[in-house]
Amino acid sequence: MLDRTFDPKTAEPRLYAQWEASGAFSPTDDPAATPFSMVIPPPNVTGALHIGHALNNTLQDVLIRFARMRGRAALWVPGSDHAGIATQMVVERQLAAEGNIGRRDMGRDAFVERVWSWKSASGRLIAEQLRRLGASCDWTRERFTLDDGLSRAVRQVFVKLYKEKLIYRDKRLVNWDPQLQTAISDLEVEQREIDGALWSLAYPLEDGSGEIVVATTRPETMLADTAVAVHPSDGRYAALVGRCVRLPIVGRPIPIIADAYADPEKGSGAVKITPAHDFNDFKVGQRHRLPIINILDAFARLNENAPAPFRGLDRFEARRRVVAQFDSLGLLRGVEPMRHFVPHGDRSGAVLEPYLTDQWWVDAKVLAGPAIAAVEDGRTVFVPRNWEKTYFEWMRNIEPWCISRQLWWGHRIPAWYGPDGLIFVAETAEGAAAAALEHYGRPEPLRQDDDVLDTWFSSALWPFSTLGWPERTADLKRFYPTDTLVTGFDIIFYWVARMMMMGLHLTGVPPFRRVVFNALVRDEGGTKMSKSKGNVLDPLEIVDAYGADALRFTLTAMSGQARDIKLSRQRIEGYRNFGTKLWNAARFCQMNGAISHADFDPGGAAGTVSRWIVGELQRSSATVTAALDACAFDEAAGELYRFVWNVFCDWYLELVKPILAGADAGAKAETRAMAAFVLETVLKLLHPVMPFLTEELWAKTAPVGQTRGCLLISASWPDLPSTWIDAAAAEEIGWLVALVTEVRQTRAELNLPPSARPRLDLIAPPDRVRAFAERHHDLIVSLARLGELGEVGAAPPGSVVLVAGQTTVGLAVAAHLDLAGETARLAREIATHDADIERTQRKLANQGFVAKAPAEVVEENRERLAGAMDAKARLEAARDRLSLLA
RNA sequence: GGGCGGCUAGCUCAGUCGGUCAGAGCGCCUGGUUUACACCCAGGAGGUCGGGGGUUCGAGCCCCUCGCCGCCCACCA
Repeated sequence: MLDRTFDPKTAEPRLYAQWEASGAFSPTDDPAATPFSMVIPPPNVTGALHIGHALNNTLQDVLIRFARMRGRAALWVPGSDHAGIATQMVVERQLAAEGNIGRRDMGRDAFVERVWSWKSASGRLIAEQLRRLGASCDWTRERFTLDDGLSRAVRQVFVKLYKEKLIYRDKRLVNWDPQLQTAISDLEVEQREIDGALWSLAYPLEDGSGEIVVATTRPETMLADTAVAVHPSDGRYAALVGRCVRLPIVGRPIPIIADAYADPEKGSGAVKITPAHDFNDFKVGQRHRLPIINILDAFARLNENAPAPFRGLDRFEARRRVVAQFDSLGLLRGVEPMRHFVPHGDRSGAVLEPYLTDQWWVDAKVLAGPAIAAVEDGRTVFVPRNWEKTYFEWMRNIEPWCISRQLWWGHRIPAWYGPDGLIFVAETAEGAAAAALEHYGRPEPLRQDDDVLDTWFSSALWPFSTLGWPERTADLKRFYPTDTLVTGFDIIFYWVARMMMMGLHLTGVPPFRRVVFNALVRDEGGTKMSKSKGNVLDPLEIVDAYGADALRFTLTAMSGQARDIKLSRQRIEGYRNFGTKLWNAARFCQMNGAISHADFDPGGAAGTVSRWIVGELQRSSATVTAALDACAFDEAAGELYRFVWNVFCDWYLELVKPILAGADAGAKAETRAMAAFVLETVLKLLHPVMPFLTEELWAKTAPVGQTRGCLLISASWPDLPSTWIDAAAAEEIGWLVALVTEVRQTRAELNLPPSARPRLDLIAPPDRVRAFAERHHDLIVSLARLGELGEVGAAPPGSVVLVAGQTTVGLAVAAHLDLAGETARLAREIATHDADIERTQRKLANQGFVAKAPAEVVEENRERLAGAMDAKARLEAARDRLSLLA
């Protein structure tokens, strides 16, 4: 016999091992099976599983298990991302903590080796955690963005795009992170609002005839100013255009130029131009061929281009000194505190500097075209749809993508430089050497580019590189393009857009047919979970406390939320209880010999309760199937919860108790088989969401002395015919449920003690209802806790009258009847009907409604009115009789 | 500045095509040794659907507008 509860701690590892050993995680070889494939959003190797991963991977696992059970050749490719910056930071921090020498002292090769050894030691953590969650990915196909195959793919793509001039090298301003010592892309810039100040600085005219005032939040950059700009139509300064100011401190004369970039509304209307340290100024500088003076080094200290006293100073110290100098020169025209947004590196948190360097770029504009078209024409569909707008907006305004990073951990850029600086791009050093030999006519020493590629460059190839591209592997042919990508909307630009661009450019087809965006998980207060805030719910801790199924069901049930999920322990506990409920239902079935029979035909059942439940089951399974097909995970979970608890447990199992305890052997046998069938079907339907508990029950509820033919993970998905829905049985059981509920409500209102067994009489019932009552006599008596169930022509004195649907009954409660209370109860009931009658009557009296509303809606309201008036009349009759008693 | 969400019961949220849509779970209250389950059972209270206007026979639902809250993008000399 089953224990009282499921024990996830011991069962989960055992079941997972069984699945993995069975080979169920790999797609079937059956050539007739239609492929269904997904690639995991590769977690960072540095990462530990957080609740966002848990959500994302639960949804993927639901989909892959669903597909597998439907007979698809289901493949879910797992893997992880080398996460350049993040990983390098982790290892550097570790070196520092251990008191080791730093990365630069260590040298590149030793450092990279150190990262690899860290990766092999710690990089398996997240894969283990995914297993604990129950993720059924194909571990035999696990990939890493820096493994040999993927590295080859990266190099080949780089070379191809370079040859197509879609990758190029260019010197321009980038977002420079002075702490990490690398360029980063626009996307990695985070605007943070900080307290700063706006300083007004006076620049004297060269001839001493006056001054021009400019305002800035970064006074130190004035050391690199090469112009002052005013708007061409700004009358205040028209006379000054073309003349020069002498830059204070520096002493350099710089021109006053006219450019529309200057906004007459802002500040003084004149703006300082620093081409080397401001993106907008850079463009102005290009228009006017201004010199570009870079005064910062890679650490954002002032370099040799700054006046001697400033050299070597940190930028913020330089700022203070520049301001002080202006002040002492009498040229500081004002300072006002200002809260403003300043760009920070999202990883380091350092204030970024626009910095002039040579970097590698991808011409994203060209690649974006086909990627936009694929979503426009529906070859790739976003779920929910509204993310398409965000995608289009970004893609249509896309800027060149800076792909080089001054890091050591990552794919080294396959470009080599000759002695004269000429670039040779090739997949290998030998290839580059050969090209150089051809060019120079003799061997020349080549130096490989020191930089590595942005991590997202390799991630962009993930859907096909993991399947073996550029080789034309069997997997690639069978599983590419993939079916569904499940990911967070926070990486729609970083990742989804770039996979679309690369996938289309390199393979000609979009890498997935559907992209499902899952919500963001937050804590109960709605703030993003983060370690620094200490509000992290550790998924593994939850799994330990409640089991993986409880966490999975919770996340699935809450996944419909538009943008974020607020998670609470209470909620998880509730769904753990749901699992226990099902467990105990199975326990009940087992105790009552409800065991499945292969030759049982559920559609041919004779008993009313059987015919009813099998129809409910059909409807429910169709709802769940449709919901999962549409990725409406929350709907699927909600329907399963409702059916299992509110239909199967609350009513069906209660309804069959008398049959199972009764003497009718035929009915008993049929009911046992039906209960087992419903349970078994529920296990299948619930398996994608709660795989562990259902798998355990599947094994434990096998026919006595037998084992199941296969694991539940490999069982086939229920496909029940709609002909199983029996309208007559549904009506009959619906009547019974309404009647029992009505009696229970009345008992509670009258404060009838549970021990009271009143008599219930049908009052002049129609033949059909009489037949229902006769058929379910014992059930009604037990469920409503009655003494007797009979029939009378009119309500006897001392009874209260109830109306359940079309049926009026008298409940004999004389001994407990509180006349005043009962009168009040009836009055309330009547008032409810009155309100309904009035509303419906008003509607039907409205000419417009009758004329314009669809006929069926009008008819529906007529019936509603008739029903309400009928019920009211019967309740009034009861009230009148009651007043006679008084 | 541009865009996207959200505002429905004490809390967290569903609500599809405008017509039993005023719902669920949790919490709360009342009652319960019902032989599967107290991780349970039965019952209950609680909402002017953010405000205002409009369209419609009919509006949480569509349109306009205002107000908060959150996020994304761009930018602020």
